[in-house]
Amino acid sequence: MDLHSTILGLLSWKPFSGYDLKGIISDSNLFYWSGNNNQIYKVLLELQRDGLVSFEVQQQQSLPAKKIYSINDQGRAVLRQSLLQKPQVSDWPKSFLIQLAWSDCLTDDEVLDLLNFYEQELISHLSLLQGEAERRENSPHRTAREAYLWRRIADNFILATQTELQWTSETRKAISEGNL
Amino acid sequence: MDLHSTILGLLSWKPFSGYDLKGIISDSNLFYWSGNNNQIYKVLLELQRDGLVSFEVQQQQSLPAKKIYSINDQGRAVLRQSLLQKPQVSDWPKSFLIQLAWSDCLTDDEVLDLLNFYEQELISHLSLLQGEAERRENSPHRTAREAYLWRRIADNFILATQTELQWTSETRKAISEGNL
DNA sequence: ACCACCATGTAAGTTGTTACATGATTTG
DNA sequence: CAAATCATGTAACAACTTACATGGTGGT
Repeated sequence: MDLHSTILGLLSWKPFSGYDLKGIISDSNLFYWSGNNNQIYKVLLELQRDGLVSFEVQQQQSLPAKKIYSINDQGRAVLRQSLLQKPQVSDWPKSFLIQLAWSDCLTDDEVLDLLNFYEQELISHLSLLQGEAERRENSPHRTAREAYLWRRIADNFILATQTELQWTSETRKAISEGNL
Repeated sequence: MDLHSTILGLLSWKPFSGYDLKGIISDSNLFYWSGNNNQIYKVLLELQRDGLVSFEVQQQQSLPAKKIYSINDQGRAVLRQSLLQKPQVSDWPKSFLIQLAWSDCLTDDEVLDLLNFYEQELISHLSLLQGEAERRENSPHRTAREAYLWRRIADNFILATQTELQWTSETRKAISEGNL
């Protein structure tokens, strides 16, 4: 699942402009790309060149014109293929763990400060995720199954963060109490 | 925590050749880079140019010579700074969730196949992680704290995978039973 | 004979990031 | 009057990947 498929997926939900996509991608936890202009506009041009999407220019009074991109049948077919790829487990960068791995360079207090800070970050991240999950404005609900899966996706982030939080607080307690 | 810091960290454990580092990095879950030659040898040259590491050539009979890299005090100082960076929560890419997000393009059976496959992948990944955690050869244990933290790091991967597995099997059950 | 391992490195390409450029409009 | 928002795009750079090049050794 790369940015091409991500954008095709979003367009399979509804038509968007490049600017819309940029906002959605950079705001969401799920679509993790930075949402920088360069890539999104480039990918849209490529998708159009490959005949998977098309756009209509929508003029606006007192605002710049938009290019509203829509997916076509060929785009939907390509998307379908990428959705059917064998899913693989992705163990990805947990840079905090690398920090802890070389903690022999740090004092006990410095390690505890790191753990405390990370714990606080997780707590505020968690409440952010929970807030988003309750609001739930920007998710598609074309079928009951889709609505259910989008709830489950939000839950996945929350569960992962809760697990990480519990791990962190246990680790912090063990370090601070010297129970190694 | 980028590749530079990762390599400095490994060298702060013990001296390694580029080839050693390549093996360690590509084998480990923690150091997630692909461990391709190009980057590792390039980073080693940069670290040496910046005066953070040095190397000795070690001749071997019937095998090519090695460059054994060692970290110096300046390197340790730079590493320390990067270890003291404020840790940030990384919501890393879960491409499987993006696949599920656009499942409206797929049939119920196709979604179930994906969930089943992913579940099996997680199960085998989990037993791999657990096996590694039991063997535990390649971890430093200069202090009790370091040994403890390396155990906890391994636990972190296991816990995260268990959480993901439970989430997946619950989701699969709900979809297969139609409890949306 | 062929493949994998050891060991270093380079070339060519893709992908991703930050920052810039333009220019009207709205908000503080 | 500075700033953020809307909207498109480009330039320059950094990071990462795959594949190639060399060449001896050891296993099947």
